[in-house]
Amino acid sequence: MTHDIHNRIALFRAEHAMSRRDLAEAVSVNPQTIGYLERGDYKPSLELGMKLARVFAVPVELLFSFDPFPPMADALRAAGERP
Amino acid sequence: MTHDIHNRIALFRAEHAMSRRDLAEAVSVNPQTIGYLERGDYKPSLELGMKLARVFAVPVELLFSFDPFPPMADALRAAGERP
DNA sequence: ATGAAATGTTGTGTTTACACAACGAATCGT
DNA sequence: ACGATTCGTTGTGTAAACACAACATTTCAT
Repeated sequence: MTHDIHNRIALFRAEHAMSRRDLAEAVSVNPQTIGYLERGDYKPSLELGMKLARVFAVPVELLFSFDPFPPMADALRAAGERP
Repeated sequence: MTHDIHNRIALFRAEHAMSRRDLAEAVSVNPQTIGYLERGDYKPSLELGMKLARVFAVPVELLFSFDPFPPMADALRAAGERP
């Protein structure tokens, strides 16, 4: 059917040094829910998706995508970082 | 206590001259579902929200918002249209 | 004026995103 | 070593997002 939704929640959570509990509180959900989302066990509501994007101050499309995200290193290089 | 989500689905659908059936087919849902969304009877999944934004070629945040959308005339004026 | 298309509404049923609890394993600071 | 935090997993329950059907009403083209 329709491809599932990929996300970078774990990535951004790591960069912001937040625990699942921290993030859960920031978006008012149960901590387990963050775990389910990160390992793709279920897909968030639009409301939760937008709240998560707001926490990380990124557009929704940078946090969620229908296509799998390319490796971070690609984006870093494309952003101008050189070896 | 969570603020509901506002959307501009009807607006964009009008601009694109699509019927609910048209839009429903474009995002693979039942036509009634579009109606429910437009009148705020229920809130879409992230997947459906992103599909709708993709149909109109706009970022999710332009189609959905936690705060009510300002009147269109405001945006038109701010965009440079003069009386 | 007639009919078709678009819309609004109501109802029933299924699936799933959540809440919440409980537990084991891994990691970390002290 | 120890406890505290984090993470992973499993299970149960509920609310709501959907599908689908049926029908009334409005709008619109001819």
